[in-house]
Amino acid sequence: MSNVQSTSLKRRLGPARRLTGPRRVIAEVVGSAKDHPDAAEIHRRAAERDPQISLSTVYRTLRLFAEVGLIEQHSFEGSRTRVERAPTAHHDHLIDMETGRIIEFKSQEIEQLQTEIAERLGYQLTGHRLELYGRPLSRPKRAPGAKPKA
Amino acid sequence: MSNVQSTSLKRRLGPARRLTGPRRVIAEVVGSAKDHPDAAEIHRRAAERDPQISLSTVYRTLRLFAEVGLIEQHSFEGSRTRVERAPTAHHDHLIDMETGRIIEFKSQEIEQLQTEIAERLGYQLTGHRLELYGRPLSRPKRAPGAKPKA
DNA sequence: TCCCTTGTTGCGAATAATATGCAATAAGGC
DNA sequence: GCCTTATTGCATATTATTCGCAACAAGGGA
Repeated sequence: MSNVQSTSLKRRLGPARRLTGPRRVIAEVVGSAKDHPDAAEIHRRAAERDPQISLSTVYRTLRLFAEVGLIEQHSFEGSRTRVERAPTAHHDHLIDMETGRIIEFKSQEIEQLQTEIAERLGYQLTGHRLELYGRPLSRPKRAPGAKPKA
Repeated sequence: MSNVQSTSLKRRLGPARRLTGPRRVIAEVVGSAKDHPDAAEIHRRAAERDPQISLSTVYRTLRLFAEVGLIEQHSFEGSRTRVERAPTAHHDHLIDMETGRIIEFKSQEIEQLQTEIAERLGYQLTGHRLELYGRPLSRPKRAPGAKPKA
């Protein structure tokens, strides 16, 4: 049952906002996505469950979800705005230029340097965007079970 | 004289491309811009010199200039795609959220970390985007009378 | 449970930014 | 100067996202 999810979703929305069918569906779609879908893709997936959900509603709902902190929206170079469910811990992205796959990473050092740079320039850092674009090294796949060299 | 500039522009364009009036004008506009104008602004400035240059031509020309490495195009959050003439040395940007001003900076440490992270994830870094968003710490109020040099 | 208020939806049309088809024009090699 | 053909200007198309509005439905109250 999605009772627990609906409950927290409702809490997120607050008293002035209603927990509607479309919102429930869209929340499930973004909540269960393993990738970073765009609005059109979310609409497609939502339509599988309820074909009459409109694209406008998807856009409106995504904006709402972003406002209440349920998701984050990113616009990477060359592609439409993509969505991911609100990360528990901040991270940045590396985009695989060959497959379009998005890999998450974090670097405390870079975060620290960003803050320092901003301060040195006389600014308080309020946000940032860091994206790496790359293509896979022609390193062969790891044998199953083999641990990566950290 | 803009002979020297026209010459290098012509070289940049190569033999198959023509050095036309509009291109000359747009090249001068972006070449002399101290800020990071968007297409519409470039069109405005170009129109001061030649009012019949069309916006389409501005877009086409900017794309061309980017292809031949004459300029770089950036799309910062919340604003249209902006242009800067090709930097001699790579740098990233800090966007002043209060004024919209763009400040350039560079950090060899961050660049280094980016490469390391990409490699650790199995990628060769082919590009990146780093933008800092912030607001001024304390008004670096200039003493009255002390004007910045134009 | 039914009602009533009002937030929400679906639809189509509206924007905003950028791209494109095409006939007219103009570089620039000869 | 001429001729080929890249380039332009104009209007129109695209793409991604938003908005207006009448119909609808969530959910607190009687």
